[in-house]
Amino acid sequence: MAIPRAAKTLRRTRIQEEKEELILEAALDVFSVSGFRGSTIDQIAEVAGMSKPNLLYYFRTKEAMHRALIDRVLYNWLEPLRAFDAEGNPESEIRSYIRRKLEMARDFPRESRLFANEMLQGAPHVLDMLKGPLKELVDEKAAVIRTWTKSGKIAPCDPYHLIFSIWSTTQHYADFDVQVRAVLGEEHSGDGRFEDAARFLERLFIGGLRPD
Amino acid sequence: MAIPRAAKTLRRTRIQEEKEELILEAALDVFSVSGFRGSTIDQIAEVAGMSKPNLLYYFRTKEAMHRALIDRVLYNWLEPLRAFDAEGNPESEIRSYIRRKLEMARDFPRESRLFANEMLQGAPHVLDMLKGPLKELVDEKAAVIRTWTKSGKIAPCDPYHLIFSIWSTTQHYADFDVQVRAVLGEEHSGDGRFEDAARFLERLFIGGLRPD
DNA sequence: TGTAATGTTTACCAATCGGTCAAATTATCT
DNA sequence: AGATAATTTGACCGATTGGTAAACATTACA
Repeated sequence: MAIPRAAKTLRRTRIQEEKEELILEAALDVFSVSGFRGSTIDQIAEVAGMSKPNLLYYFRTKEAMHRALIDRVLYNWLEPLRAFDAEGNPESEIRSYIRRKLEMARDFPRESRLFANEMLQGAPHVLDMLKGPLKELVDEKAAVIRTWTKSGKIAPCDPYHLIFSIWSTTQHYADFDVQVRAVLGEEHSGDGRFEDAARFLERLFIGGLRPD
Repeated sequence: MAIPRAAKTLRRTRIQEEKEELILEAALDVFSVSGFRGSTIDQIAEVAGMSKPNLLYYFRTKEAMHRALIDRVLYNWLEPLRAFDAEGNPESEIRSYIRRKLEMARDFPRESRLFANEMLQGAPHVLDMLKGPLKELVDEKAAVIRTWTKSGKIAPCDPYHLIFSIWSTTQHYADFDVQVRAVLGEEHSGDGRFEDAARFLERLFIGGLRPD
């Protein structure tokens, strides 16, 4: 007889680790495309190559799967912003933040789309995190940027909208990938487009923030 | 007895005009939040204040409703890019394009989210339009921008990524509205944020594209 | 006003949804 | 090996899904 679910998390088996990993991987595939409401447990089960009741043995509900997935992905997602350093010089900090965010869009497009889907739906599962930890982190970095504008190291500008614009331009290449590919055509939509994007964005932001 | 659906579009009744309008309005509400898969006919029927079979009298399937909605919204959505004028001077053209796109994000956020949802899902319903008409329009405008860079009127840069970055930064305020509000907090998330965004983005792009 | 076309609703359908259960299978440990 | 715990599955449940059929109600027009 299976042990009660509450106890399951106390001591985790090898199989548990492996299967939960497998499930969350499949869940990321599905949720990132169709969003929470548009995804079905059967879809995820098929991608994971296991039966639906077996999925539900590891995660009791669709909600629980989604929550576990978001929890797992969130920390890494904010890492680039956390790395944003007050001590460094503005130009190289902004440049490397753009780089890192663009690399995330290239290497983790599903994670980006997972959040984008969540945002479009009004962030029903992460609203508290947005208003709490995220806001605090952004406030902190915005304060750093403000010292740069005050001291004339970069042009005077609203630090929040600066952060938003870096988020949006970089994540665009993950979230709107299909549009980018369609517009650029087969020949320019390969991996080289990330280098082109990096070149453009660095020039845009560095040039746009140069003090007069 | 109802006339065959194919003939329905030949002569349209007053009631047909009104109800189809009502339905598409409700469909925009629902599809823009939950995407195609995540939305149900019942939801749309409830928002529209009519019964499900009545909806299906005007649009035979969920697909047909979605297609009609996208067709209706698409033309207006591309209007700002179409207005992008080769004869004008670069700075004011770019400035007013940003303004217009930002106004669209403010005044038609549901339309923006409708497309964003479509993109996240791999554009299953508009892929041909992206590869055809959209690509042609963007190619045309990119050629205009390239004449500006060649003649030194703006800094040398990839015109496609310039367009992408204007799209992404402006649409961000519609698609990620909930995140923007959460991070800015109650006090700064009012209508004034669009003015702040406009100021920031104009400075960013005009400054970033100024020839050395 | 009569009547034919148009519009609306109730009742319903098969398929799919999220989720349960008990039985069967497999892994673990002594 | 045998016992026990952990894992997996097929059968199933009630609710919801997209969609239909036909009766009913309303509108437009001669």
